[in-house]
Amino acid sequence: MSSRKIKNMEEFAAVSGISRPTLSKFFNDPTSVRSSTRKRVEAALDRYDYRPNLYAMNQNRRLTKNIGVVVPHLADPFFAKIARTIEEHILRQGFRPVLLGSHGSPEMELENLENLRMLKPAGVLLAAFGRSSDHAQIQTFTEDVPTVLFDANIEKVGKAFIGSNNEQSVDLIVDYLCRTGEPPAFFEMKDPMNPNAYKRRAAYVRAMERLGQTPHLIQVGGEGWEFEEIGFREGTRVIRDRSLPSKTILCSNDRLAIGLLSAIFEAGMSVGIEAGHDFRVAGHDDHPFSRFTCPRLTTVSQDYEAIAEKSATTLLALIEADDSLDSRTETLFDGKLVLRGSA
Amino acid sequence: MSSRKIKNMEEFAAVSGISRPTLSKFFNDPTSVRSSTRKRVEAALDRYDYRPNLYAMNQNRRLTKNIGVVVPHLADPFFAKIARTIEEHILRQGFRPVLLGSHGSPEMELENLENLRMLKPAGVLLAAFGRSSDHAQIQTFTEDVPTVLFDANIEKVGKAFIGSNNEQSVDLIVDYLCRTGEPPAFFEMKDPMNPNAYKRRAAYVRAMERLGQTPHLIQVGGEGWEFEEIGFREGTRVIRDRSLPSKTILCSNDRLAIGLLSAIFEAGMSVGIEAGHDFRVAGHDDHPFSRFTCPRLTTVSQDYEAIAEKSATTLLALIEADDSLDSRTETLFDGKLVLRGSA
DNA sequence: CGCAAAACTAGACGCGCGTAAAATTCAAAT
DNA sequence: ATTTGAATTTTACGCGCGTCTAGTTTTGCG
Repeated sequence: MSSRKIKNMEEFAAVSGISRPTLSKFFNDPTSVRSSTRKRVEAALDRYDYRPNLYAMNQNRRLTKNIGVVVPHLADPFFAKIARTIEEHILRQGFRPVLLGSHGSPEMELENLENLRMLKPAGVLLAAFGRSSDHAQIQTFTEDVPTVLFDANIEKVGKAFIGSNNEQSVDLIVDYLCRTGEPPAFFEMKDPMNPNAYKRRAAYVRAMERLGQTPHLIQVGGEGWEFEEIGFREGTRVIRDRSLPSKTILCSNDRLAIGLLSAIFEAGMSVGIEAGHDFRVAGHDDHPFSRFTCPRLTTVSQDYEAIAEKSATTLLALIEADDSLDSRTETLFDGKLVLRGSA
Repeated sequence: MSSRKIKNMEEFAAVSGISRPTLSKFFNDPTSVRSSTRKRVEAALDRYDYRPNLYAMNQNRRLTKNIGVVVPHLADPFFAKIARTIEEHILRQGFRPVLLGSHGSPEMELENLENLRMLKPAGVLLAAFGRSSDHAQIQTFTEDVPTVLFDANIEKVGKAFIGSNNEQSVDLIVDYLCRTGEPPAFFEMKDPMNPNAYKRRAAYVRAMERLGQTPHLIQVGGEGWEFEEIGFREGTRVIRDRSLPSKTILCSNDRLAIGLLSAIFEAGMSVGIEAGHDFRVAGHDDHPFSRFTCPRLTTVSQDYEAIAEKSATTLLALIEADDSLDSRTETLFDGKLVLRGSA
């Protein structure tokens, strides 16, 4: 195979015996040509070494086959994993994923969106920070480019949102913790960037009240995305101050819980579901590392796969439908209780 | 600013009073025009909303301003972090990083390189798997595209290699462990993908022999990149079998150590430097999560920042020098001992 | 077999920009 | 003021492909 290098489509048309406009159609979408011609092209592609010039292809196309995937922080395994699954789905549909991480900075998020504009993407999948100051600019972007939000919702922005049902998942874990021991206090950041954090806080309070319990919020300070560090530092502090209102701690997310577990261990105390331990600690998300904490972390899983798949298929459908969706849809996936040793 | 939308360079030349070829030069490299004209362009850029068409720009350029960054696994925080630092350096030099993760699959690594070809990148930074079967194809790629390898070396491939001095770092930790207690056994995978693993194994054996100790290799089975899982599963097994030759375990990398710590904890045993614990466990890399294990993991740090920076600057220098480097260079950075509670 | 619809071919134009050549202007030094 | 080399302008062509038109072939179907 690939006996000879072909330099452009003209030349490939000559050697393959297929007209250039038809080849153009083929490379744009192989299913748009008759199956007999498709086979002829593929046979020729096998004999000759030719690949269309990406830049020339996209120059005259209003939209490309690029799909932007923007996440807040690639160094967070949660996003890395979900981005990976999304990538797979996009590739399978013949599109080219362009992965951009914003390194924890809302400013870079906007930069990423601006850079994506130059790529004339067919669509964008955006896990936004959701900080209120940026809503306007993101809104503007979504008006120009078909955009599906995932993980973090911004009201009325984008054509669709796919995420987790925090109400349901927090209910699940609060219910479990109340049933099996002392009702939980809620360990979280005072000013979280992530809108899910607010949803979870509210869901915790409602769940506790529904069960006739008094909610206790442990709101710790800290900025940025170093959640483990914040959980560790502030966890150390609240343990030292003996200001914890309960022996059962539900963390707003697993990364805070990982830090808290470390803090408790360093303080010489122990965590576990069995009698005799000082604390029970639970998290939320089923973070990839939660299976390897000491003890292993009880948590609520987010349905990564489902969120990733639904996000991708929704965007692709939106692109097929020529961006003309009637109304904005919101899809929430339920979490599942993941019982391990910590609570 | 941006009062009017300009659709192409021709139009922008008209409104700015600067000829189109000069504008072309400016957008290619702002420093290549006289500073007075540069200011005029920038002033016009401020008044009018114009951005050159990326695809038209790159169509006729032999090389673009794209720089490919290929890592084996983006979901591994180590690579996510190093990739991030590299991205920053590349951006600062006016290039556009294109980040590609291979999701643990050498086949996808080759796909990524092939896809990069279409982008006509100015250069590529590659952290390869280093599996022998792919050397030939990677070699071919590096002959066409200026490539700098980092993290994982492949002999004679690429224009340069930047990585860690495993010899030095393993020496450091073996020395420390021998000085402070029972000499360590080496916990590692039987058939690791990563060439660093082989270097570390050899370094461990040499260090032990130098110190007059008998080296013990604990080589466990397992495939893929789920190192924590392998460390946990195989750790559980060797503990159950009581086949550990030493109470001090040095792991080939932190991710294995994280799994092993979890296994030891689940087995009801304890880890720590103080007397009375069942094991001492040390790792290698100073993985972002190592600070939050229980107990916190003693390890050797890799100099992330230095490796990332040196990799980027080396490639950029190579590009400046028009790919005409005399000889292949190898740069190794020393590790530092990171003493925490586990050993 | 005949016919209409679908798929194809041939030719031509345009996209936005890179870049070459020649003429002109500019900046700094003699 | 003169020189000189560098920077800029003018003009023009080319890149590889999208896409339009008009004419031709193929296909499915009664």
